[in-house]
Amino acid sequence: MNLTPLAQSFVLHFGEMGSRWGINRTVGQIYALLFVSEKPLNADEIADALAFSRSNVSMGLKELDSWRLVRLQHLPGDRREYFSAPEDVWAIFRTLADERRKREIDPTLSMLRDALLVTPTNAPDAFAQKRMGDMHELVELVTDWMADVQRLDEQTLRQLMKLGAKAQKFLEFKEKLGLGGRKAAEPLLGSQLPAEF
Amino acid sequence: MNLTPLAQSFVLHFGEMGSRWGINRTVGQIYALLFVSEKPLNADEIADALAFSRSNVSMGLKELDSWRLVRLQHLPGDRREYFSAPEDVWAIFRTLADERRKREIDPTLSMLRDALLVTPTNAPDAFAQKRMGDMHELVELVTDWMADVQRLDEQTLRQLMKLGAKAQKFLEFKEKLGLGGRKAAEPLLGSQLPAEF
DNA sequence: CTATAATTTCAGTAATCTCTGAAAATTAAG
DNA sequence: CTTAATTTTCAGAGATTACTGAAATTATAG
Repeated sequence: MNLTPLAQSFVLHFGEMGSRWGINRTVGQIYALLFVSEKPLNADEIADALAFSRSNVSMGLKELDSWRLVRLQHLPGDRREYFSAPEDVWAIFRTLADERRKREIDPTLSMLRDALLVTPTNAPDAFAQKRMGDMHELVELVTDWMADVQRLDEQTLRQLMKLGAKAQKFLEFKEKLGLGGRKAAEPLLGSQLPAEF
Repeated sequence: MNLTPLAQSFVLHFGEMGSRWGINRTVGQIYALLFVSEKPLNADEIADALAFSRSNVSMGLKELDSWRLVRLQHLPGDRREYFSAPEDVWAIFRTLADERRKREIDPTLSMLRDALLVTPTNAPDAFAQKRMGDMHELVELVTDWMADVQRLDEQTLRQLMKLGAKAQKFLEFKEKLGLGGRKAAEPLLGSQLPAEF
């Protein structure tokens, strides 16, 4: 492997992490390499840097392309294809979340919805269906929320995240008072809004 | 496989999903089976239902235990161990997020921090380090935020998620006005707060 | 303590996934 | 159109991971 120690530790780490997720080691390493490269790389350069066969790199790039994680471009006077990772890490985050939703969450929700349409004919199935209903509700709620959050631009997303903890503490507080059931507390809450509002 | 069609489709789906993530098919199926079972199951019952060897089930349960996704209990007058999946799906979600953070995010942040301490000796490393810095910032921000969010109880979490879209639109609006730089707009915003506040 | 039930470990086999090199296909230059 | 450069495909070798059955370990009832 033809890399500086700094790049190498990064590349190797992502190779390992990749295999912990469904992604294979090769693909993780190729992506990591492109991520830390200032200039786009062609397949031979990648194969050389990571000591993979040319064909392996080709397959890895195809996989990364299907995840929309790499950009293909041509350099003037060179007919080879050059690849790079988009620079905006927030955009990358969004892309990843979108693809995972499409590949994993959506099929799961679809399976659960189908299961919920069936009329259970026995007690175990009735119970199982209730559980699937719980899971469906949770997954859908979290997914929709994430989709909302993701739609934001970097600036807004940063704000929301920094605000997160405050808004949460606020809701906790509100809930405690809410348990007493007295509407009179509401105006008080208004005055305790975080400065951001 | 000794299951109703309803349970079977659920179990098989989670087996497939499991292998897309790092989790193996067996483990995914065992978890799915426990999730839809009303009563706790012992290892033999699981092995029978899923047509796995007893030893495979033992290893799968050990893995699930290390993820804190199953509860072990004993039934009176029976010395076998019985396993169940916690019923609270929100708690499960929290457990999963915690474990993933511990196993995947924390080591990544640690690797990135180490890389950022090095003084780069050449231009490519300097660039690579900048990229790692970007990634570190993003991962840390998202992770901390998720940790905050996760700490909430179900009720509050639901509220926050439903509120999500509103708070976001609000921030977008604020940002647009904020670009003009006029402080006078602030009170106006206060009056437009969602009813939840 | 002994006997038996239950669980875990582990070495070996089976299955799956990864990776390569050769060949085919594609692309573009001449 | 022909040729050379580049990329992709794919069958099979190699490596890894999953799974089993037998043996070892642990736990508990008597």
